[in-house]
Amino acid sequence: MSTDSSRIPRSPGTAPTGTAGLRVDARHNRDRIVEAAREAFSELGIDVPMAAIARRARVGVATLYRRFPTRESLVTEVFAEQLTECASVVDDALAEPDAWHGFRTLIEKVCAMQALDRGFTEAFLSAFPDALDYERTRVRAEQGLAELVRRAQASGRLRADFAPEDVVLVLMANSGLVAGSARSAPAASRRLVAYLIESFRADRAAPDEPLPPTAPLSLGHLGLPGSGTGRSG
Amino acid sequence: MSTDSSRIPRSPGTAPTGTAGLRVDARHNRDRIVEAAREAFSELGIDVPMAAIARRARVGVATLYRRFPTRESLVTEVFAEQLTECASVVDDALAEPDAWHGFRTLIEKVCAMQALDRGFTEAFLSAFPDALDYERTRVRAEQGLAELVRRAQASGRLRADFAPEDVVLVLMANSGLVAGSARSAPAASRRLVAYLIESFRADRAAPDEPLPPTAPLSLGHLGLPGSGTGRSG
DNA sequence: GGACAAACGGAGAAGGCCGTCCACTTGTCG
DNA sequence: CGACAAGTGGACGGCCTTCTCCGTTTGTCC
Repeated sequence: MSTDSSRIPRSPGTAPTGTAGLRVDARHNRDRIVEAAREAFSELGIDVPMAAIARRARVGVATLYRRFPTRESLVTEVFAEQLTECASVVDDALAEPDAWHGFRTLIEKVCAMQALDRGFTEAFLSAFPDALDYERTRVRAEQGLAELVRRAQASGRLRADFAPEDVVLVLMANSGLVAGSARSAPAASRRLVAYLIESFRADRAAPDEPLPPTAPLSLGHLGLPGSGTGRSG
Repeated sequence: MSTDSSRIPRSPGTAPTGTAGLRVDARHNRDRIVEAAREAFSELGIDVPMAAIARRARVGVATLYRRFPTRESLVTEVFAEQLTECASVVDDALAEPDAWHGFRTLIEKVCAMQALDRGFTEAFLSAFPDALDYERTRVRAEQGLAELVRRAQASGRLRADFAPEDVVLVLMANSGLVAGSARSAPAASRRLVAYLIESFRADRAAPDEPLPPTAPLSLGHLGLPGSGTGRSG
């Protein structure tokens, strides 16, 4: 804000929610907020009240709102790390010599991430149109994904009619499991992914490994809380 | 219904939300409420405010609450028809001479129903533990389902390691699509189901029909409202 | 150490939804 | 037609959430 020599509150060009130029106590509080939010989102879902996050961080509500004016900005911050991890999973997959194995591992890894963190899935699903970092990372992920699919198909292991959009299909389907069965989500997810992967193989004649075990689901357990709330709304 | 001559407000043993013994205007209003609720649930999701339903039905809130003391009772009423339709789909499948074809058609039909009505899926997912009709129908559906799976496996067309719980897996996965992509849900659902069905076949060497076309999805469209709200919370 | 801006926390306004209460209207039966 | 119970609608209190205002505290720099 100043053009003067010292006491520069914030360097120009820094994101307003960034940590630069903050007083040390403020920075400390900000970190605690992010950590508290991470926990809260993971346990209670993305719709947890702001006040609950503030309480967890032992901070006033005003402090929270000062750092993160909207819930969206907080969510973006919290999941930025995991999102870039997601993107790096794509890079890893591309680096693999065996494209099919890379493809397969990618699907499995991302779905496992989704299954482990309720908030992550929800954050993914709420799809902020204007979160810049998200947008950039997303585009990169999409391009990498398309390339990966192309290579896996060229190798003859991935069926030719598989479309890159089908990855989104898988993620959405997987998110349905996560939303529906909180506790058994990881197991259920593994099994679903195994089924799908089998279906994605070009040579479906060859037997795959045995399926992961079934999760203890029944029509009655459909959507009943496994350990969380069971539904978002 | 009655053991007496006249003016009996309500016969004992009749369900409290039933339509019996209501004054004609009241019955009329009740019908309008159910219809309004059906529309509202389908368009806006199951969490639509009670007041909105009342307004749609051109009825006071009190009238709505008098007929349906809880949101759950209203949902139960609204989806009872579709639920029994669901159950009859199981019966149809059991009646088919070709067990595999019955199994396959069942999955496809139920998923299509889910994809068409946002509210239906949500109602299914919220899993009312004490809605009696639901419970009875559910148990019947579960037993029929198990039988169907057994027969389809006996016929050698359904893979032996398929578990009846896997049907729930499919429904949950499908509900993820419906929640995530409102407008393109039917198309997306068809494709997902096609993939899964292929994977469920015992003889995966034989080529299936071509896949249904991809829905226009991208990572960016993940969860963005196709035409509805995109998320329940 | 002292001055000052940065940062803080809690109170509370605003808005939304739920579910109830009660004074008024209307269908029904004799 | 007249009486009365059944039925109705809207206002209202309670609760929960979001977000802001403002008096007080605290870190930082000279």
